[in-house]
Amino acid sequence: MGPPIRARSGDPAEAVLVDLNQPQRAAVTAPDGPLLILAGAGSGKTRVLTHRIAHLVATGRVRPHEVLAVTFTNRAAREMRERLVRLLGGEPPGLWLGTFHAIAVRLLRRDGDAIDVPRDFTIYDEGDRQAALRRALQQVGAEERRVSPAAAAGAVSHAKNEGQTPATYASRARTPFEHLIARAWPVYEQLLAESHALDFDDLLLRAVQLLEEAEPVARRYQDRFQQILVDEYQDTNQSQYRIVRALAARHAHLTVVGDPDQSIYAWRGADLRNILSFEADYPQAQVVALEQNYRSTGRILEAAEAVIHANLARVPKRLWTEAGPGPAVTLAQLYDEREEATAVAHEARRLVDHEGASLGEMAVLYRTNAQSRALEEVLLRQGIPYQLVGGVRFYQRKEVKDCLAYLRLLLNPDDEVAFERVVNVPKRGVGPQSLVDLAQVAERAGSSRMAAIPLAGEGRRRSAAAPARRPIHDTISELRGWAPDWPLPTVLDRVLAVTGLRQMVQDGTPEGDERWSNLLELRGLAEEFGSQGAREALPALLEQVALSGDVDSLQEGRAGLTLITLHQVKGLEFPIVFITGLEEGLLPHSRSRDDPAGLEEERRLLYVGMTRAMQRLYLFHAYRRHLYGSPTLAVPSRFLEPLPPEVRRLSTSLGAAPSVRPSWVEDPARPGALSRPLARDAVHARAVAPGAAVASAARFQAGQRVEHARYGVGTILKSTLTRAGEEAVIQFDAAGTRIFAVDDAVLRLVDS
DNA sequence: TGCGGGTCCAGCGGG
DNA sequence: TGGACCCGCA
Repeated sequence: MGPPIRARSGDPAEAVLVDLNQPQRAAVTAPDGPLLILAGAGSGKTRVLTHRIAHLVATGRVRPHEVLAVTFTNRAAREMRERLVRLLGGEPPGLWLGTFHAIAVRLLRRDGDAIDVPRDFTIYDEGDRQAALRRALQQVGAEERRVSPAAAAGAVSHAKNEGQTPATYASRARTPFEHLIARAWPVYEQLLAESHALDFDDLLLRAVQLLEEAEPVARRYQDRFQQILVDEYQDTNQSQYRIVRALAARHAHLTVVGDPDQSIYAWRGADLRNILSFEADYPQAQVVALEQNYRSTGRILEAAEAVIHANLARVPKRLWTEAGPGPAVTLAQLYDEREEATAVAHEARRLVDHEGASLGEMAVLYRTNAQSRALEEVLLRQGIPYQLVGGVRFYQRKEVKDCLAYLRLLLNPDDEVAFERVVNVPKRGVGPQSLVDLAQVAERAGSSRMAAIPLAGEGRRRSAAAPARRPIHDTISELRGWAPDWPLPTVLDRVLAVTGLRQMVQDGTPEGDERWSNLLELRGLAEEFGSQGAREALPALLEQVALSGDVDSLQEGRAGLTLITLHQVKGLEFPIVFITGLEEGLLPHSRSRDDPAGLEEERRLLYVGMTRAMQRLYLFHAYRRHLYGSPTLAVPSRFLEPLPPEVRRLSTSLGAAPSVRPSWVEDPARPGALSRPLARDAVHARAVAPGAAVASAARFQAGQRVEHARYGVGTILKSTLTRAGEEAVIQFDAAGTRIFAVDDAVLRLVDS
């Protein structure tokens, strides 16, 4: 920490200012009006934001319900809420704090009817969006099925984010692809409307519409929110910008925090101009720059700055630190992804064994989720516990989505995507032909396909499959009759039983058990809604599911190496960071290769990754890598070129084909450079996540004999408490040395 | 209609 | 590599 400013004891408003440096303090105490905080990596951004809210409240300048704070991720929202509760000594009543999407949903649920948004709209996630677009594409041109729904979804999403409408898009369409999208988009919109559904972009767009067109509603919120604070402002897209602007129209007591160098979401419509033109938007704006970095040691910061410095479109900025230089940044080339993973495992183990580090302090970063596979295989084989963040998300799993689709149909029988998903799950003999018949019946009746089921097979039209469709209808009508008053878990049990999902999933295979346990996990979530009736709890559950992208990502209560993408790691910090796959085509990713702006974003992505490291940073690239199943020769990333000579000298045959297959090479120029013990200084102490539950004492001690169900009897070499729990290094008599997260492993003390 | 097996082609990131 | 799609057979 910089020179702390001591508080006069007793005054809560002053207490909030303790341990802030001068610029941080200036930002926290800045008077009303527009405020731009340019916060470099590791400069205490979240801290400043939360302390500003606490300060505003503690000094009586606003009451909590007059504050709106917006973040980009659920994780950031959660963290900010926890910190606020600690600072203010309790939950601030009426405070609005959440992601842009969550805030938009809240606005629309309350006041959406002012612009004809159905009160009980369903939220379509990425999968739903693609399914809906698949149908739309089929309807407008069966011969052009080759367009992937994913590409179409991306195009529509992008166009929406740019504020286009189907009409404006159609008038600008040039390529065959664009013409096809121009035709499919209106059909897609109609499908959403019929389904009472909004996709993620609609949530924001409709909120914009509400605030720009429904004047009385807008005025109410403008009056209410006297202080608006926005995190990660560099990542706002046009809709988000307009939401903020509309809400701040009356008071303009707007605080935005961001770092242009950490803008990594242009592909999702983020517009760097929003932050760059803040001062033009609000000419009275004050600007505070936070440039002191409290996270990383000097060499790490130097290397990261060297990388980002190569970007041309950039606001000049220089981070500095009072921390010492720290260990050298290590750059190494490995033979292939397998050896890269082995090097990570090797070094991780060495740091644990010889330098007092723990796995919970380490993260392995990569560009694409696919890269986690090689890492997982090696870590699994070496018995090193790890925690994979992201990957196939819990709510994306087939059995979970199927179950959720039934739950959605309970509330909203018009949900065409949900209907199509489960009408034949489990198999009920309802195939494509039956669905076509049904769609015709539905169109004639002017109803949803779900509602048309009882009508199908009546009249002249012969439909052999009609009787087979009864089960789905009976199932739903029965569930609807029962659902509203029941507790949520009961409804869920009933859904699983009556629909036959349970029977389908539990097929006796290990995979079946896995699927079933996922459904039980969903049931566990349902239990958290307590005794509320399903009528209230079910919409809440579905909304939570739809809006929580990373609910099962990083769990701070578990030990082990963290495996995470460069995108997801933003906002986190680790004492030890490995960045893997620093190769052309991967980072920068091949899709950005010919796009200067894309290249700069890729470079920022690497910068974000490097600045996560507090003590040690490893940069790995391979000589060979399997891409899409086939081996390719990898070229070291161009981003490595500007690294300081000190770093580059450490590399092993960087940029050249190795004549001998290199193995994991430690620093050849400076033997011993990596073997100094990790300094347990102030910087390191920050590894303890604030508020994280840390057990008071380790359960195991060196020398104790324990038995593990799988590896037999062994001796504890050491056991340490980390922010993520207790970690034990055990020398097994027959199975070598392994590292365990004590909470996860079944260990029993044995008498020696 | 369901299912096994072959082919083709994209290929990243996330609320 | 693996998911989506197609085909032919039961």
